[in-house]
Amino acid sequence: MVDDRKLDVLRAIVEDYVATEEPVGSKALVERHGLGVSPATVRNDMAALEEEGYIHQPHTSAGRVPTDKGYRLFVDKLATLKPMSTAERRAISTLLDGAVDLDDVVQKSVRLLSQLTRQVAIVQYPTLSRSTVRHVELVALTPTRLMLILILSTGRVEQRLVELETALADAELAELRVAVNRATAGVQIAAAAAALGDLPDAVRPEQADSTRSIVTVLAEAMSDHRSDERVAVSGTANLARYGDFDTAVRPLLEALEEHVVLLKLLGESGADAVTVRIGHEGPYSELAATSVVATGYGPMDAHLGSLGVVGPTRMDYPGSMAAVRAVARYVSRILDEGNQ
Amino acid sequence: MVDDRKLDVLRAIVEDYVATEEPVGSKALVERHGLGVSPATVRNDMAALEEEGYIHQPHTSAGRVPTDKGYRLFVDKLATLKPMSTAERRAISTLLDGAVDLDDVVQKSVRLLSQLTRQVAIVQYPTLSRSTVRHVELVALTPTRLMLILILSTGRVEQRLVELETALADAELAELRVAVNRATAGVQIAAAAAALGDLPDAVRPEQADSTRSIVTVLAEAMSDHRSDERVAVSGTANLARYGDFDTAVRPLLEALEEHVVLLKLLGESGADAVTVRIGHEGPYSELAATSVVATGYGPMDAHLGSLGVVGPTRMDYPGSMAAVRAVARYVSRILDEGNQ
DNA sequence: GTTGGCACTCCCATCAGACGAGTGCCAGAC
DNA sequence: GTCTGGCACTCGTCTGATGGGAGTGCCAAC
Repeated sequence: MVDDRKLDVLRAIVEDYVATEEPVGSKALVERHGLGVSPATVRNDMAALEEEGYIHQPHTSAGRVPTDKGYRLFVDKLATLKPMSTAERRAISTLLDGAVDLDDVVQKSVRLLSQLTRQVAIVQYPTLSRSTVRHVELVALTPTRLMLILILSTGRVEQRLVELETALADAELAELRVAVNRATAGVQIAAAAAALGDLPDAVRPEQADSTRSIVTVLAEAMSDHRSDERVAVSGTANLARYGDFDTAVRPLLEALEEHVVLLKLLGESGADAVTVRIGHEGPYSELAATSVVATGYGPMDAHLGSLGVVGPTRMDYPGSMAAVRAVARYVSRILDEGNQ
Repeated sequence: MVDDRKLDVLRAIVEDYVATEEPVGSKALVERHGLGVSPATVRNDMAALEEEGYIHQPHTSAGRVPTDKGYRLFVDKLATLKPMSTAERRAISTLLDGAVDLDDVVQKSVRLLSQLTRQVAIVQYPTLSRSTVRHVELVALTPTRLMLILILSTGRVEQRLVELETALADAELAELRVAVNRATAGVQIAAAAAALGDLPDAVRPEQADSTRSIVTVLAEAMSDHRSDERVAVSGTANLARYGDFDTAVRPLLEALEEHVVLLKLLGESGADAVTVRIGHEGPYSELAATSVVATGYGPMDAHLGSLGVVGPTRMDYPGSMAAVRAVARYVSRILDEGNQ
């Protein structure tokens, strides 16, 4: 049984431990929080909480430290998300409204998130896979060298160079441009590559080879999920505040280099809920000392990517959750605007 | 006077210290390197080297550690660049040849460089300022919404959205496209913005407003040196091997967040020479414990950007210098190819 | 100029002891 | 039945002393 006061005690322990990074004892607890009971009572509650696995004693004569299970209960039951201050809200909106393109949005967001939370922030670039083709542009750099530019509904722009065997006249190029766009505009990117398949047969025979080259590269760019794996990271310096270097900082630094690992950490969180993964709950045993607070983003219900923060299990969950949610909402809104 | 054997002793000290991270004594030195003299002799040389400020004794009964001045002499006089192994060369060329666009080149290079050197690698994105305009594309997303795409000689592509007051017909757009390209193609980007200035007056009056909007955004994109300040960083996890966290790792982690600081660290190294900045020689006193090995890159003699590695003063200078030079050459070559 | 010997310095690892924060438990109060 | 004050106990940490050892500087001999 976990009654109300025990919850209060747990919350107090979590808050104090997060603030001081030191095991918290019964006496200090009563002093710092107006619990209205004596240290002895708190000790009884602590013994019960420990019995149930919510807190833990590093050694017999030390204070208590929350366990992963304790943080979990704290997050599930107690955390009322700290609302962002209006100053913070304003900072978010003015910063992100000033972004000039998609990369800029991502980079500004990740930076912002790390500053708001004083943690390491991670933002996944919007995936291509759910977006549609808005326009394909073919630009002749030289008669036999084209630049293909693929503009997607998310605002993402992909570019590719193509070498042609035979030169292509301007008029032919224009025809081809129309044909390609007719075939792909508005089509989901996954389907667009297939939609181009017939094109080489549909054009005049003398253009077939060139068209084939173009279609090949274009299809490759469309099905290239490389950018699905792109993430931006910021705030690594915040790791310096960690206590234990070898068990906490080093594994995380290594993980930050591996974008695939980061994506797995962020997970496929739904666009609405903020997901909290605490310590061992995560997929990597080396990262048992770190927690992840993440959520998805994207206009409406379309999940375009995830963003979040990683930090020590001993972190400010309410604050981080609020910041993650706020940034995700602003990013979603901006992507939506660019998409009308 | 620093005679030949003393140089040998210094080199041996540097090499051993780099390898072991521990002060090196006279006895161990003679054992590990075939110096052909006795420890006592080496001690005499060490005393002289210390007198001249090349090495330093942490405490009376400890071995010697190179000073910044000692590393400097080591780098200037002794380092024969380790040639890259053929396996390494092949790894570099196959990796970088597989890059699909400019961002990809930069990202692959930085990753490669950090892996080769096991240090933190930094690559500056090519500056816009020295590049010329290759093509400007105007794409109508909706009748009143254009996407401007600016293709530069370095392969860089900038994109901007423009909202127009009044709709623009396809034919008008085509005219405008021709006019813009006639004014700017091949022009240095710094001059291109100015070259566009007259355009609104040269078109038909009913297009003047739209043209003005387009020109404004385009000029802004051209003179936007934001991307001059972009850098890619990789290999942060290698910091984990550092010994002293507070004096060495933390300041560097903080510096890595500030791209402006990084750019200053990289400096404006000439495209040919590899610059080595050791400890206090650098511009930041907080980074007195870190060295920078950097060089410029760019096809021919055009300096498009810098790249390099940062690490502890106690680093493998010959190896890092060789890797930095090799990567810079490959990057230059690739940029050159894309530029014909 | 080089070498072997030797006394000296001083860091570091180890250990014992004092200290104190924090606990668990118990008897008594509300 | 729950809370509280008291008290003995535990155990990590801090302090100071001690010994070992790596490395030095100097000197006399080659």
